[in-house]
Amino acid sequence: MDTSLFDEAILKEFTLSFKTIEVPARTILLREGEISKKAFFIESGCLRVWFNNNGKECTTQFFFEREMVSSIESFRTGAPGLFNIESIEPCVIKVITKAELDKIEQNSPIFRKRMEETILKRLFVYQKLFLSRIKDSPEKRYHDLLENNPEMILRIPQHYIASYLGITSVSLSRIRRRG
Amino acid sequence: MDTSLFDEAILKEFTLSFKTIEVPARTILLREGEISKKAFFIESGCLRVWFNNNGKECTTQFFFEREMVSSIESFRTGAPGLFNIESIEPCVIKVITKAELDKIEQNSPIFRKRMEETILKRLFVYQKLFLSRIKDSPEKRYHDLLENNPEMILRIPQHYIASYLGITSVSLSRIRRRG
DNA sequence: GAGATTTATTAACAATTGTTATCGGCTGAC
DNA sequence: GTCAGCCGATAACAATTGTTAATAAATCTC
Repeated sequence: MDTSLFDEAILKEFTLSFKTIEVPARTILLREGEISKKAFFIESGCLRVWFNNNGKECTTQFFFEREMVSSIESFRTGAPGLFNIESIEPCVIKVITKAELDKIEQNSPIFRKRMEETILKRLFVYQKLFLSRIKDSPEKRYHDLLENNPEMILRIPQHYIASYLGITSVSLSRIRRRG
Repeated sequence: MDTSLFDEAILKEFTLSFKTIEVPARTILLREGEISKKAFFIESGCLRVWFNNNGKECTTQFFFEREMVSSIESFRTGAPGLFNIESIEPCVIKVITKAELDKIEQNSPIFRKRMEETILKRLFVYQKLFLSRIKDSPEKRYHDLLENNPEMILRIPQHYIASYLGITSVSLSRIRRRG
């Protein structure tokens, strides 16, 4: 997370508020249907965001080192989140509670503004996810991923990639064979 | 649009700023790729939002009487919008410019707050659109629409419905025949 | 009202994906 | 080292959708 816009005092309180945890792979940090009370900053490892779709796991996003993950929508509405946040690899993660974030937000107009920007960014993320599903075939989406995020393909188990592309791992295997 | 939260002076300025226009069906109010400078309030008639996907029109939303339509994302970023806004029926529409909205927003904290809420709502709209595409087959999406918005099915030409469901009108015909 | 345009249905065929099942390879636990 | 479990590839079959084309019905234009 880029913290350059915070003033010193806020930044200090911000970093002090974090608690560091270590989790093995396949650990669920936030469960679908629960009200989100924490935000996560990934020091090392990677996470995926997914939801249960009639017994099938649907992965919507991956997050890596130095990325911040939370259900900002759930923060705002206080409603249960729609997604699970789960580790794919063993991770070192910094955790901050919503209560602490709220306190910082109250004392810092800059931080408040950043939160608004984050909401707008999330809107564009969903817009992009939505349009990608419509515009492109699973095959094209795979090739795009291969071109733009090859490290993702190498790092993340294939069945998660398939789940992210919205197809079965069988179908992804076929696409890979086709070239 | 619910205006109950505005104070009197703002509300007056707000309503005075509107200019009423009448347009026939198939009129494009905002063109994809243009920077949005206006917002529309539908008095009568209905609009659809769509984008060009390799020569095929993809409809993402429909709007009806008493609904406000604009590219709020484009407003915020100043970047070209991704969508066309087009009339399906002859419409009576109230138009307000972004410049006027900006002026009102500057003078009214309440209005500013409403805009933030609107952004959050848009986020949920995209979230819902995205999840619906993933979770449900076109057939299920059609039946859901039939159950929850039967008036939409009656009012809107079928090929637009098909475009909204993400299928061809041929496929929609087949689904309808299957029952 | 006649002709043109748009809209919806249906048919036939191709292509892609899902489903189910099998198999081999890899990894981790003990 | 061995066993169990997970992961990826492949095959065979079913189901759905897209594509193209033909046709009928509805609507619009003049």
